[in-house]
Amino acid sequence: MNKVFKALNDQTRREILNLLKGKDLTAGDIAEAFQITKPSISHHLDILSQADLVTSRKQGQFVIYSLNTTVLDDLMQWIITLKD
Amino acid sequence: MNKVFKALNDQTRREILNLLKGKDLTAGDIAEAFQITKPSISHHLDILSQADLVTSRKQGQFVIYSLNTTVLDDLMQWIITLKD
DNA sequence: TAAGTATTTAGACAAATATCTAAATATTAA
DNA sequence: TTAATATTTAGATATTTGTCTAAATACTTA
Repeated sequence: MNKVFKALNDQTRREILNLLKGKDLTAGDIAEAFQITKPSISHHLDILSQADLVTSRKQGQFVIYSLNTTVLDDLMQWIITLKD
Repeated sequence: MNKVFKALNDQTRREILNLLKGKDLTAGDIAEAFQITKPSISHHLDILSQADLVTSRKQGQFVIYSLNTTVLDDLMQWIITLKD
């Protein structure tokens, strides 16, 4: 869970997750949605991957990223446990 | 939400929230549960307060902290929105 | 194979952060 | 009012983090 909270503690990374809601995107597509450089986005994607919040697969020269909602379920459970 | 994610991005602060589950505690009580100094705990409590994850009231020379679950509901909603 | 496109890795740097000690503030009790 | 207890504030420091540029890697196509 540590890596999940760390990954979520950044506005850009949270926006990346929102971008991936419903549709998968290449690293390049994601990078174009922001003003920061591609290496920076790549780094953010790495942190999201480490937290297992996104998964990636290589398709030719592209890397396609997807949202992984499994970890979000874990996070929900963490909150519920804290609440009661 | 930024302050919420920031506040949750620390193991000690997450443990403080767990300690406050069900029962209110003074700053001193909370500090005793950890190996770090009282000023450090005080700082963590400040960050949790800023995120509105805890509330505090003064009772004599003590400051009593409580968990505020309202923000946790907001966080749940954020996750749900991301999921569908 | 050489050139072009997509992405990541490496290294540097400024800003943010968690921690500490020392001091200040607030409250209670002698 | 003085002493003791509870908590916070201030200031310092080492570590982490987000960003950048330059270079490396991977794949496609001419």
